[in-house]
Amino acid sequence: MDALDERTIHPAFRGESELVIRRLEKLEEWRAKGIEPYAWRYPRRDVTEEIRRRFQYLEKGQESDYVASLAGRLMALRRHGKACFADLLDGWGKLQLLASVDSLGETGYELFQELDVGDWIGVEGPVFRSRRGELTVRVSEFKLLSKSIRPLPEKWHGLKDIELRYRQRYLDLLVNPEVKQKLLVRAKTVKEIRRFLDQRGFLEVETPMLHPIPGGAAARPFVTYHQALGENLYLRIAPELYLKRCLVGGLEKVYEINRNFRNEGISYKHNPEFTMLEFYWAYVDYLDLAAFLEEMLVEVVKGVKGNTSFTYQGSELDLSPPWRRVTLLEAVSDAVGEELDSTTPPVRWKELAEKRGITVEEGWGPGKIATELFEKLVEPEIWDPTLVMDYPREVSPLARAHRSDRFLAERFELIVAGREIANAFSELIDPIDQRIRFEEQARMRERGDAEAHAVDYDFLRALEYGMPPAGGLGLGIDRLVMLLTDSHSIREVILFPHLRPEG
RNA sequence: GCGCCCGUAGCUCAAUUUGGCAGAGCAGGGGACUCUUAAUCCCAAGGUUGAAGGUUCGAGUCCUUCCGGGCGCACCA
Repeated sequence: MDALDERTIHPAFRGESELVIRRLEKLEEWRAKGIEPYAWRYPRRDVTEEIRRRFQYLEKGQESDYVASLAGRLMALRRHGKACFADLLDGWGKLQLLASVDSLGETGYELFQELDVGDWIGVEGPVFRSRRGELTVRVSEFKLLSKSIRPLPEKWHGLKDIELRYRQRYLDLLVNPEVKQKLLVRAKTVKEIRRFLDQRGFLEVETPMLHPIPGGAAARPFVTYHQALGENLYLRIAPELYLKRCLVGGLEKVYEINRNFRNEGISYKHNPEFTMLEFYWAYVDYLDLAAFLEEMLVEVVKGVKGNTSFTYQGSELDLSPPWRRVTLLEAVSDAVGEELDSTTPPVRWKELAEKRGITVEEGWGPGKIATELFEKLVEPEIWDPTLVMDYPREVSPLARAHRSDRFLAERFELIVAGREIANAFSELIDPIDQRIRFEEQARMRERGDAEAHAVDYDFLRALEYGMPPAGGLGLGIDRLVMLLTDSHSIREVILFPHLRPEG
């Protein structure tokens, strides 16, 4: 077959590398032989993992009379003249193939030699163990299922370029096995969480992603526009206010595992869209939730990893309960070396913060400053799972005030390896109090705080009908999976993390 | 948003320190080879060094701007 020239190459491929051009030629060669290089179907009967398990017993050089039928992608070709070893990768793993003149005949073997690494094929043939001990299928028949016209990344070094790994995640998945491993851990984690909650009578619900008023968290939202209604909508920053409406409606235990969107910076622990679990449970408070979270995480982590201690980024992490508990004020007091409590005057808070290089912005009360001090001085230093109890009420507009200290809210966060994994509170169910908190937030918004909570009057009306006392908890799925997969970056556990559009 | 670093063949990397002919392995092409598994051996080929401009006799290398990315900080979960 003549080389393709400029006229016969599809315009899309002009300027492509010789490797691509060569493969386009091969594509035409298959067609010239009357073989369609993109098959409709292949009735494969076996998968590699199952074959591997079934024929474990074969001795070196021994051949079974079972004719395997496999399909997958060719990942390597080792040609030896009249015989050729190949690696076939399917969804379960790799298995070696041996094609030879003996098994395929002259014509068949010649055709096999036309295959490239990356091509999808179906094969049939008896299973045997090679002299070197590798379980192998002796190819007696094969079929090209899909021709690959772009070369795969190099087999030994693989794909290292981080940008390419994320942009072309399918290649990353193909050549870097740990990528798939991490996805499996992620899927298993979510499944275990669902199982845990389902078993305890929680109902999984789906609440809106498009919100007329973004609420449930302090964050800048993404704005979008509804043509027919002629109004702005916001991609949700949290499902909280809708899940609480469910409790007003009489659902006593609800949860949702879904995406939240926050229009903020991107970092190793932040992606603009991320997955959260939120659950709400009638008649319990934040102390019940703390115990429940311990139980849940232990069961989930055991289910996924087999035990509760493992290595994260080179250090040992042990999630077995009971976890250390410390109040936020205690932690901050320790960090600054001075007893601080809800009676500490605002000026003192301000002095302490400024001494630590924290710029105190207008409108920050002692609660906000205490939280800032905590996040700056304490949180990054926490390694072992720690329940930080009793956040200031000022920074918790949806949480119930603490029963014995109005400066505080009944709220805790679970901190592991320097980052927040979960956030929970006794929910604020008093509609009057909630209205006051919203109004405080609205004043902050007016002062220019784009992350302050917007007033949601429909939510207030729901509360006015009566919401049962309840505890609610949010857990960052991505961050939990980061811990379980020993991933430094959140992008490692998100299949297609956000990148700028390709230039 | 700010700071530091990076961008060389399809992939993984040299050459940058001190400006002086852009190189290797893998992949691809030709040849040899029926038990290899990073197969091996021989031969040939493969490049707008992210883009544009500048300095210079000469720029992958130095300077400026832009594009893309990584890391750190800030914001946040």
